[in-house]
Amino acid sequence: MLDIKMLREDPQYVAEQLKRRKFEFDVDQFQQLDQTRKEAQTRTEALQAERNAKSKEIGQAKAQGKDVQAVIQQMSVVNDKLKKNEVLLADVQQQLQDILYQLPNLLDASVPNGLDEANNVEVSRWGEPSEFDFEAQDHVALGEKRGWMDFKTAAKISGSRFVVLRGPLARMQRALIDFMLDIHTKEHGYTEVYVPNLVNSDSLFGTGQLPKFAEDQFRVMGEQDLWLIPTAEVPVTNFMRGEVVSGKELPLKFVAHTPCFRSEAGSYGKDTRGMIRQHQFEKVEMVQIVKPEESFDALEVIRSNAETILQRLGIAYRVVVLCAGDTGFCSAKTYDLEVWLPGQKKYREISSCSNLVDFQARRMDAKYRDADGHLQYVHTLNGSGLAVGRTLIAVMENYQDAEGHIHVPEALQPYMGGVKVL
RNA sequence: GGAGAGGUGGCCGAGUGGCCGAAGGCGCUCCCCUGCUAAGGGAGUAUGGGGGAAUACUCCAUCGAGGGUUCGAAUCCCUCCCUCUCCGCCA
Repeated sequence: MLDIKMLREDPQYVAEQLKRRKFEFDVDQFQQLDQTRKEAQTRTEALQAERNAKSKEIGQAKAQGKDVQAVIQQMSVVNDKLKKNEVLLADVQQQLQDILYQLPNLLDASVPNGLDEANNVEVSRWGEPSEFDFEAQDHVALGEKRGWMDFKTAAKISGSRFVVLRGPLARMQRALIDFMLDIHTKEHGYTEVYVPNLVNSDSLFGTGQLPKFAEDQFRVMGEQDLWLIPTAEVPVTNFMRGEVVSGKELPLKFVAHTPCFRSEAGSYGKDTRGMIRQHQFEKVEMVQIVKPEESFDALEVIRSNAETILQRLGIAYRVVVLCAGDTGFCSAKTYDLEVWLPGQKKYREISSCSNLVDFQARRMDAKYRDADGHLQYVHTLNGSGLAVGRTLIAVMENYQDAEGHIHVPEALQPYMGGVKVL
């Protein structure tokens, strides 16, 4: 969420900035509401002050054995007024809050303009897209032919957008998770964490999935307030919710492997073939909690940490910076890594690395004490390192041969018990 | 699932209706003393919001969350959440 002070001081600026996202912020409506709020708050607080003073009076008078009936009479009038004002104030504050919660983050100045993914800007490329002297197959053809990728059984037991992996592919997915976690913990300085895969709505609010994106989540039936996580970002970033840490403890760097669950509401008909877009997929996620002045450097580091995985696997990719219209609700700036998929002859997203600056920290009240002893919001970042299901696809498609065998990338072989070809 | 105890400031911990935003201790910051990796003395030390030029002052809110009783609630009542102990069950 944005700083309400900034909204009050310079709503025009916020409105202009949000226009880059094609988000319309109604300045007049906001200012009117805030004016109402201010009046209601002033009145309410004056009445509260009066109530407090009179109550104190009563206490003292009683102690001296004086009669307090007259003052108590006056109080009932004050209390009536107070109740009315409190109700009004709560209502206005609720309205302001609703507006505030719907406002996306301000974009960093370096984010390019543009409406949708067509306007994302490529910033770098690594490797050469694989060339084959035969017709490259996609992962579905490769996987189903050997009986290792089974959408039919998954559909029977769960429905569409699920998969069953068997034998070597199940093993390779596990190997990829292990491989990624090893690199991030041993070489990049992240602490591995194991976290709940069900979270409460406060956590989803903290990272920005609620209230606006409830329909993208899976909610658990029953008494309890629990939702399946759409990404490990939710439980891990929420470590910080309501916490104050000392500046010395920053940066905090966590990496977690979790399954991720997404309803994919609104993506009907999109990527219906194969494992690209599933309701459930594995992901290794990096999260950093840093000081404000360090967050944009940290974003570059997270991006390179994600790149390392693809480089070690020897798979071509490119990096794009998302344009204004494609950048997520909470993010100030996002890089996507797009991996080359020979089966589609396209680069497809395999990682998303974002700097949320203080947007999530405000929502979850996550602060640190700086060198001067002042409290400040931390900055939060996250990046996929990487989406494991899509990495599996990328390995399959880029390392296939004419017979439909899949060669295991050298870096992954130790994690596959030395097996070189599937 | 059964029985009980509890959730207070960075931490520990007192506080059962007004003089409590909250004793005391620890920690931390500054000053004094001390010729030494110690001890002692003094002062300060929650967060958010309103007014204000103000890190002066002042008002409001906050003692797990939300309701209620009351002129007045950290303190009484209700609901919920969480933690701990014992028993049962269990991957």
